[in-house]
Amino acid sequence: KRICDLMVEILVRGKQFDDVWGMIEDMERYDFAVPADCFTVLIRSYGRVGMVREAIGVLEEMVDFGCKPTVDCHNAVLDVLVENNRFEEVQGIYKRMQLAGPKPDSITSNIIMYGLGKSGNVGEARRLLEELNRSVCVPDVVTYTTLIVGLCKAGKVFEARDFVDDMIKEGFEPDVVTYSSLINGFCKIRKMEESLELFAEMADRGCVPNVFTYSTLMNGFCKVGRLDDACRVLKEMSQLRCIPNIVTYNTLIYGLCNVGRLDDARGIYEDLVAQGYTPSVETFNILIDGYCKAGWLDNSFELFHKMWGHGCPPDVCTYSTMIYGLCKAGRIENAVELMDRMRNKGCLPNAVAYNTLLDGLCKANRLDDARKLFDEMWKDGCNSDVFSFNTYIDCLLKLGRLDEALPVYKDMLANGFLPT
RNA sequence: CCCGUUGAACUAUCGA
Repeated sequence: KRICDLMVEILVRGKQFDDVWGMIEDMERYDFAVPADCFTVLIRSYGRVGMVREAIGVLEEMVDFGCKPTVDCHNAVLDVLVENNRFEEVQGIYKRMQLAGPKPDSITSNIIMYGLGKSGNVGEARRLLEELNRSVCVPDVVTYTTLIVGLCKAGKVFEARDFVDDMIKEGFEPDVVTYSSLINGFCKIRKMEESLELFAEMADRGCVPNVFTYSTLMNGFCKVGRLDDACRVLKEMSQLRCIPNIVTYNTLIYGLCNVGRLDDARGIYEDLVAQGYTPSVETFNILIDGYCKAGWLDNSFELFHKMWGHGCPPDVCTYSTMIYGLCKAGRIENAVELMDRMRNKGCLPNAVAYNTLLDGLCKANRLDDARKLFDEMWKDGCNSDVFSFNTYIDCLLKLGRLDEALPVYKDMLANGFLPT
């Protein structure tokens, strides 16, 4: 037990994987049984720093130390794989567990369920639930909630809602996470009345909303421009002694930006800083985006430069936002420069960043540059999505290059993207 | 206090 605590300490604070392996070797040398928990911790730590191969490798290596890989270790590996979207490998390990052990437990099932939802495979997710109901490995509230989240992400929110009734029938009480997830699902499709109904229903069932629930509702109202309702939610939560956190405030800042009240939004930010509150990178991104959309580029840059001082260096969203603002203002050259600068800072552009610049180039009729960028997007693999094709094809058509657009369209279909 | 094998909230891109 104590050994494990020590390892956690070393891994969480210093990420000194070699030291931990050294400890394990020492223990082996002195004939100490290494607790399997230690390896679980090790797997999770590898996962946290993105060392997926090493995380998987622990399963094999622990055998060399006379440790049987437990179901917990397997679960940890599965979770790391799901977090990294390595779904094929997840299925592989899961199948192997079913056949050769260790026997999957309910946590295994929940991780598999999470993976199915994350990959948009909701049909399989539903099937998994049925399968679990028929087996010894019963689902629990987490299984249901995870399925509900998956369905919501796939846009099947009403179907997700029905599962709440199902789970109650099966004797599982939905908890605050279940309700918050479903409320979020309805908020995302702008069905605020349904969200509020659920909010009332959870209260009826004695389920107490938390800061997630309230922030979710606020965000829903902000998205549809109902800032006053969002503020009412904020007031209610405060009266009920539910303390707003940075996400709550970010949501409020977003809501103010969304109705054009940029100065009030900035005021909230200034208040937070004045009170010693730490803004998050999202705080900056929201405000910078507000300024960009309003064409106040100077304000955007001013905040952009302040980010480092607040311990929030710009991330790929920040750069995309700034690129968008620069393109919108016709400063294409600066946008291209910023893309280079982000790379130099070690921030790799993702599909959105590329698309933003691509769209800027297209709208500026710079077909040659757009073509170059479009080809470049493919170099690193999955940096292209259906929006890239939309943008590029639209550009070609506007410039009368139907001949060039058609092969691109075929390419899009060949890559499994459906026209929107 | 943080950490702990599984679930929920905030930010960026095209088009309609």
